[in-house]
Amino acid sequence: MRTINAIESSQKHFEYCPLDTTLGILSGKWKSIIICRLMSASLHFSELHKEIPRCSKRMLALQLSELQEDQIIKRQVTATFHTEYSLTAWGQSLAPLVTALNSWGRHYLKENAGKIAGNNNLDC
Amino acid sequence: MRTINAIESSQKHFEYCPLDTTLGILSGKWKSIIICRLMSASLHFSELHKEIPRCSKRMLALQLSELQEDQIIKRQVTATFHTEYSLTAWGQSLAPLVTALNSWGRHYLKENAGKIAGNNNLDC
DNA sequence: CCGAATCCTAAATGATACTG
DNA sequence: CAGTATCATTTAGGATTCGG
Repeated sequence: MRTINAIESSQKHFEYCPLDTTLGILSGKWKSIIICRLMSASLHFSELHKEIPRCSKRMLALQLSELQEDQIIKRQVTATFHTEYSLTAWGQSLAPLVTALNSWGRHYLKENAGKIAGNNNLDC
Repeated sequence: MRTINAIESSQKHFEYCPLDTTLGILSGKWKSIIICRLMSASLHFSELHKEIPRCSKRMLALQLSELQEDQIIKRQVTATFHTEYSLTAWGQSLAPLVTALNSWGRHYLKENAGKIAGNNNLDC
């Protein structure tokens, strides 16, 4: 009996808050990564799972279904036991935000953790 | 023994992800609202609490201390038993992002929940 | 291969009381 | 006033199993 997830959960101050609506969509534990990955290409469930090994199968399924409810991604059965996930128009419209958030974070990390070891490219 | 919160918690794919760093800062349960409020003016603890009644005193204190650790807000004792919170430079630099996220959310809400009752101004 | 259902533990949050 | 400490409850998430 759910409608859109992110809308229901963005009423913290008694009314709908667009800022929290957006954050609600992006900030599930694995959602940003999923969106990032799908920004490059459509992927099967197992491919996504390989890309995000720390996310259990159960969690991946959960996050994917929430993103579907929020109309950010769409699911298509390509063959028996094969499902492909891709961004919807709404999902694609998030790209500039994702880029902006990523840039801010990169700047912040550089300033505050300049001494981070390793050769991170610092991107999703 | 904590360093910066948001940095530690943004290593979901084994390395630092700037996108998740930013989202980690913004997406604590009450953080976005706190930041919004402080974007207009510096506020005392009790004033913030009045603005966000659904957030318990305990949670408010928690979220404020995390935002402090992340260098987004600063805390100043103005008188005995009076503390004032305001944005740091990093906090202020979030303004464009907050605006962008809010705009996207407003658009999304309009399309997906056009029939929302009431006279919401749809802003934080 | 994809994902739902179940069970169980750990983490997050609320309620309340306490203190400088 | 601005928190902290403690306890009770809720919620999130992992492990495992099952089935289309």
